[in-house]
Amino acid sequence: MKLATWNVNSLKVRLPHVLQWLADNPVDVLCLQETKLTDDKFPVGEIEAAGYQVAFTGQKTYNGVAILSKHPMADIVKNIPSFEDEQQRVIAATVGDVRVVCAYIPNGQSLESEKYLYKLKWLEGLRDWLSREYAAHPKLALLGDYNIAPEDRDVHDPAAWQGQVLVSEPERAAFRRLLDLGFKDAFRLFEQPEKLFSWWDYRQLAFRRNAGLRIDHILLSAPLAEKCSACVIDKAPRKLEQPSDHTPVVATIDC
DNA sequence: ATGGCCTCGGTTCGAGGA
Repeated sequence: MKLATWNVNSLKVRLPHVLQWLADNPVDVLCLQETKLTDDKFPVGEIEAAGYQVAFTGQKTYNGVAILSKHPMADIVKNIPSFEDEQQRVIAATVGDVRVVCAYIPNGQSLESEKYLYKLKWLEGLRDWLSREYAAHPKLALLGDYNIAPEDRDVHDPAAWQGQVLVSEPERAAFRRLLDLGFKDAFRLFEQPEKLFSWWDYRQLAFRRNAGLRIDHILLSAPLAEKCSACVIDKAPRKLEQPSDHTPVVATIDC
């Protein structure tokens, strides 16, 4: 089973990339973030024609998440049940015996911003909910744009980024508290090339300079991590014309 | 040098992203 995540930064603009990527990479499940589409505008027909079922929840202009699956999805949940939030940032579904949670964690903007406090509160709400999900679903996967680079090796220039949003210690502590539930960072289960990232700024030729961050992650519960045989970042879509600023992450699980 | 680019909504600029 292959599980993938990709922040597409507007599904309206990126649908051709998504369909081409799925044709080239027929994963079982693809989690999308920043669809930026209200539900009435979601391209259900095109995605079903590509052989995928889809669950989604969106809003105008910002946020929006979706799960694309080759297999039937059950028990679809939108948003964090125990956390009041108008922003559409979470969708979950059960595929086979795997519980898949797709999340677009808030950016935070800056440490001085109210959005940063919202981010930290949001992460607490996510963890509280996931602690219950973990108990109910031993095979649990959390995929998405975390907007957190967990360690300095996930940052192209740790000195320049020190203390900034996306790398600050409270954010990293929140990430570790997710791991404390029993999750493993699928990417770090394996030897990986150095300086491999999942996001590069559109500005300053950042992609060409590989000035990126690893902020898109796949966390696997212990039973899934035991069966995980690979986790790769696919930089190919970032090289296309009019790309998303993020690129897909894919985990292979032998089940 | 504290910007740069991309997307959206709704107009030709501001907000937000990361």
